[in-house]
Amino acid sequence: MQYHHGNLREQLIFCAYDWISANGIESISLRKIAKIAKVSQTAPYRHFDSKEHMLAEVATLGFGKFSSEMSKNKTTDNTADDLVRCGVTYIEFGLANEHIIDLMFNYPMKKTDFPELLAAADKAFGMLLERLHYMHHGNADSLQLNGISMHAYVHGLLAIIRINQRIDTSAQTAFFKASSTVKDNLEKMLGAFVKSLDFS
Amino acid sequence: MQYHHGNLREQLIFCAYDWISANGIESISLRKIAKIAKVSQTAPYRHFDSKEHMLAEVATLGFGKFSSEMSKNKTTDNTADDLVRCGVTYIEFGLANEHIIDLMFNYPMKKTDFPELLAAADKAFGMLLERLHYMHHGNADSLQLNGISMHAYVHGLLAIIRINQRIDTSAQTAFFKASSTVKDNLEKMLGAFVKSLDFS
DNA sequence: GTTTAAAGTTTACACTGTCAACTTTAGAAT
DNA sequence: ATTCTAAAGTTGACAGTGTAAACTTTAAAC
Repeated sequence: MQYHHGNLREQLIFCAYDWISANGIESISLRKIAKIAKVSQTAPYRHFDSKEHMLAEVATLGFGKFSSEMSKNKTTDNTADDLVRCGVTYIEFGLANEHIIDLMFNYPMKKTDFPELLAAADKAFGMLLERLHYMHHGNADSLQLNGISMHAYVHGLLAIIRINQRIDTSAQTAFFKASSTVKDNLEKMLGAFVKSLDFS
Repeated sequence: MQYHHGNLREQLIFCAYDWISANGIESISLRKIAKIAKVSQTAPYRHFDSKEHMLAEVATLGFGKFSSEMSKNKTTDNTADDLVRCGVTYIEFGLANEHIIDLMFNYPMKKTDFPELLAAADKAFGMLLERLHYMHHGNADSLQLNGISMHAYVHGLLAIIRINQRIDTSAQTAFFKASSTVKDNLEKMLGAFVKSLDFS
C-alpha cells in the first residue's frame, strides 16, 4: 500500500523531533513540519488525530533514545557505581537534549491517552528500579520508596541545573559554570545519595 | 495620573494569574485576559512589551506567594524539622498550584531579561539556604552543595509526584493514591534525606 | 479495467500575537 | 480657563496557528 511519499508518518515524526531538538516546543507548528516534509498543511491529519497526538509520538521516540542511552552505560561490576552512572547518564541526556526532555517531562500530555508513550516512560523509569533491585534486600515498599527517591533526586538535579543555566548570573551559580565541575560534583552527590538509601 | 480604568496593569496580572491557576498556561491568551478585564485586545500593550513580559509578572507574583507560604511555616525550635517542613511546604504549594508552578519553573523564560522575576526566584531559593545555614558548621562550598542537593530533591519529588498523577494507572503509583500516604512518606523521605546531608 | 479506500490537496474558519494609526482624557503649562 | 501633551485605550490589519469539510489523486484488490 505504498504511494507518493513513502512513509510520511515516520518522516513527520523525525522532522518534528529534529525541529524540537533545534528550536524548542513552543515554536513548532504542524504547518512548518508539513512544509519541511513537502506536503500540504493538512496532510499530517491523515496520520495523527491532532498536534498533540503527533507530539506524543515524538515524546515516545525521545523516551526510546533515552532508554537506549541508559542501557548503554550498564555494567554489572559494582551495582552502586552502576546506579550512580545511570543517574549521571540521565542528567547528561537531559542536558544534551533539553527541548526533547521538556517535551517528555514538562509538556502537559495526559499520558493515559497515549499508551505507547506511557509504556516508553515506564520502561525508562524501570531502568532505575532494575539497578536498585540488585542492591535491595528488604520489602517491596522500601524498594519502591527508594526508586521514587532516586528518580526524584536525579530528576531534580537535572531541573535545578537547567534552571540555573537559564539564570546564570547570580553568585550561587559559580558552581555550575565549568561543566567538568558539574560532572565531578554530580558523581559525588549521587554517590552520597545512593549510600544514604535504606535497604532494610 | 488616573484615567478610565484605574490600574489596568495590576488587574491584568491578577486576571492572568487566576486564569492560569484555573486553566493552565497553554490556553491563555492576551486577548482573553483583555476581554475579561473589559478592555480592547491591544490595551495590554500599553503596559507590557509582549505576552512574555506579562507572564513574567505573573510568575513573579507566583514566587511572591510561594515565598510567603514558605515563611509562614517557619519556626526556630528544631532546625532539621524546620527544613523538612520547608520542603513539605514547597511540595504542597506545588501540588496546590500546579499551573502556576509550571509557569514559574517550566516556562522557558530567560530570567535574566526579567530582573524582578530573577530576584523573586532567588528569594524563594534563599529560604531553603537560610534554614540550612543554622545547621551548618563547615565551609561555604559544602553549604552550597547541600543547598543545591536539598533543592533538587524537593523539586524532584514534586515533579515525580506530578508526573505520576498525570499517569495514574500503572501499578507503581499505588503509593501516590491516598494523599495522606503521600504526605506521611514525604516527611519520612525528607527527614532521612536531611539526616544524610554532610555538614562537615 | 473498474472500484474503493487510503493518502494528499484546497479552501475556509476562528483564534492568536503584535504592529500602525487613530481617539480620548487627565493633568501640566500658559 | 484654555491650550497642549503624553499616557492610556481603541480600531483595523497582517501573518501565523490548529483543524474541519469537501475535494482529488492513486495504489492496489477484485
